[in-house]
Amino acid sequence: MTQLPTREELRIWRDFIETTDALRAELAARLQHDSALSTGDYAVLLALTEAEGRRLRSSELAAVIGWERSRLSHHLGRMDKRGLIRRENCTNDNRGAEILLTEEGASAFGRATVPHLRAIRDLFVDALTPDQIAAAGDLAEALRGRLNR
Amino acid sequence: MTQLPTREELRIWRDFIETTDALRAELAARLQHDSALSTGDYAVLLALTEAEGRRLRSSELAAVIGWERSRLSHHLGRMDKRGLIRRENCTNDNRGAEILLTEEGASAFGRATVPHLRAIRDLFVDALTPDQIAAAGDLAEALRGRLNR
DNA sequence: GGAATATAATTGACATGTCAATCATTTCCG
DNA sequence: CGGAAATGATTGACATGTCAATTATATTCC
Repeated sequence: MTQLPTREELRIWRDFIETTDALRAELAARLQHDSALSTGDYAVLLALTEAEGRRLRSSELAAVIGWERSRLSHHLGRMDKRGLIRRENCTNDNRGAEILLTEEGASAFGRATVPHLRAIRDLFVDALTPDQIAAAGDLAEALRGRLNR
Repeated sequence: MTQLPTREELRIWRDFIETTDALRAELAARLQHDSALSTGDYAVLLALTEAEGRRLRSSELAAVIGWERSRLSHHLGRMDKRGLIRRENCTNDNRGAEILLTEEGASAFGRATVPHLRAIRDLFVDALTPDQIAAAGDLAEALRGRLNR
């Protein structure tokens, strides 16, 4: 039978989850401020930038960034309206859509990437000792292992 | 001048942030499944349960759980509609509102709490060694320090 | 061939989050 | 006192997220 967490374990849990949340929020705010992109926009643009021919089937894009398809569909609608991506019919499967990076999307991503990496360096890498960074990797692996159990 | 993160640092960063995100999502899903409550609902109900007289001024509630007031206001509207809390006018400051826990809210929280703590134990505490739990506390402190710089 | 099924993607309804604007009351101070 | 500023809270507009239903095409298999 499973025990409940102790007071101290609960304190660490709350500290941990709230801090990672605040970290994510601060990074998103900086990205928005520096580049007018959300972290979702960034993930989509990164995947397309790295894709063969700067284009991907919608479902492959969803798999690459780990999103549900309906979420992606809604998000692509918004990015399309802003001119960051475009949708084309897939030639060999008429059900499918191909998502391609526009010039505008590519240049927005280009402007975003260095400031974003700097922010990661500033808020994560430089905040930790090399041991702590290794510990973060360990933690992620252990937690991920439990989640995928 | 700030260097960019190395490939390895970036790999750990992505692992770390994605895993904590997945952890949060899984915990929210279990809470929803076990208790029909969101983590937001839970935070509000916890704060009210622990408050003197099971009631709090709206702004104090916001401070306790660390939310913006407009976010809280919207959320309380939804919780009010579901009968989990009630709003009353504050007697000594007519601008203010007092939020109070209903019987229904209290019992919903009562049903939620043990399963939720068990989920934290299962997904966090039991996934880690004691050393790793301590390391998680360290990490949170270091990252928090940088965020509050 | 053609009905049943699977797959790709979008859509609609709604929950949640942020930001800026608004409204009412209280407090400050000349 | 009484107008200006501060405070408490809500609201509206919109971005984002989930889930279930829908649409359209492709595949399977008798």
